[in-house]
Amino acid sequence: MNANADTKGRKKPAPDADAVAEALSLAIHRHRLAPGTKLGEEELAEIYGVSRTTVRAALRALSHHRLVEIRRNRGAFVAQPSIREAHEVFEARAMLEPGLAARAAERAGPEEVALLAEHIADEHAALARADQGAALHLSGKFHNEIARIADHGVIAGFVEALVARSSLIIALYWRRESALCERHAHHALLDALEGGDAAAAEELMKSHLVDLHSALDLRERPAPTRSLKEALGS
Amino acid sequence: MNANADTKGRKKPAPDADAVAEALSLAIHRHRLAPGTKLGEEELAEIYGVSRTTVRAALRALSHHRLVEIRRNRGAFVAQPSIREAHEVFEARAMLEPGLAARAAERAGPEEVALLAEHIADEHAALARADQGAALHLSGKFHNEIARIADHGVIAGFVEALVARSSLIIALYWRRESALCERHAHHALLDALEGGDAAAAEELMKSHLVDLHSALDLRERPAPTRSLKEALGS
DNA sequence: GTGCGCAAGATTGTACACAATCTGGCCTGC
DNA sequence: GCAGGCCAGATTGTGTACAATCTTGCGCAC
Repeated sequence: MNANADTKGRKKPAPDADAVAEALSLAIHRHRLAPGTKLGEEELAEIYGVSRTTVRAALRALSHHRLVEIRRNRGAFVAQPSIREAHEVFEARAMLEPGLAARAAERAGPEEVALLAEHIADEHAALARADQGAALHLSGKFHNEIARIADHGVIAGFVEALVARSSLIIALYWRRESALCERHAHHALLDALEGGDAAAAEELMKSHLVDLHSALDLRERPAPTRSLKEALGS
Repeated sequence: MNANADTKGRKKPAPDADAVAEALSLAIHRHRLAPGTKLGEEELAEIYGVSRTTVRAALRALSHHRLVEIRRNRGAFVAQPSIREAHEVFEARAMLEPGLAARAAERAGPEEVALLAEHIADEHAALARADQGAALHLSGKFHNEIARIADHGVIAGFVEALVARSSLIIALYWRRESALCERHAHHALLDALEGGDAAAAEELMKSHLVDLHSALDLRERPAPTRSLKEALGS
């Protein structure tokens, strides 16, 4: 009954607020927690074996990243980005990431390329075993890695936040009929980085983001389970 | 002895975490709190008349915006952006704000223009009474207003964070000898917005940011009062 | 005299307990 | 029969107490 011991018997040494936030963030990235899910403090405290104080700190941290929404005296919920926010997030990514990809192409050394290649392999492996959540998570981390290689901490931080929110957006608005066309996109990007071709990397990233954006179903229509008052108010 | 009553006798109704964070943020913006200042929890709790719990939440919020740095078991300090971070912040602003200014020019209506004009007037008034702190704060808010007019919440949020960090950077690295050349810069921007000239607004914002960036003394040299160990280690 | 070790004070990190607020069901009155 | 108010349960917000960690000053050994 010790919440600090997982199924393999390893004991995690009393996770602090950041660790809880990390765990929740990962769960959201992997689509283990759907947008709108209520995150009760007591519940999380028991799951992670910490006090509510720690859980609250973690939830506040996530709310600053816009991954969870905290409504006063109502509790914390996994955020549900609106259609408008979805557009904004991908517009922002389109403004930042192509330039970052170009920078990354100029700076990527052999070890960075190898790391990215390994990343893509993991991604394919996850897809192969039909673990969409893990694949999505790895796909996001691929973008974060490129931002890290570009060696621009501030923008990399923004991109990380945008990628995280993108995960929620994809959970809400991804069109089933559109295939996961990212495999060759990421691979092509890797080639450009390996060759140090900044212009190609920039262009590839640009079109990759456009593809992602247009693979979403962002027609004006209230989110699936947003507010019944609005949904039935017509 | 009631900490909730200020010198004018108005009583503030028990500030919560966000209110404390806002107050601290304002103090930092106005250069009332210098970079590196220790922010003791007990001290702040007494000043604002709340408990340490509330203060801690506020400090964590500010640390997520990179306005304060929290070192485990060491406490919270007003952040001291490195020279490298300073460059990154202004590079990021150069990537985001010109486009935002163009968008703002397309959308600005008469009331927005009037608001910005009033803003500039306040700024000049603050400068006239030699209140550099207030002038700097208002100058930053001018950029935030443009971001708001551009009507792009996500990027506006980023710009707000960047402007806040810019305030710290200016506190650390501003060159005394460079005059506050912003007066005509902001005025010219306002004209472009009023005329709906997106291209001009974009170009003006671009050069304005370049001016700001180059008005900083960012040569490789440790910050004024960084760490005695490093300062005296030569 | 200098350097290391140790202990006391101070400050932060965490847990717990109480107060405020919201949700949902029940009851009364029209 | 239905609307409105009221009360109980549950959940969050806040304050306080204790534990862990770091700083700092003193003392002892070399």
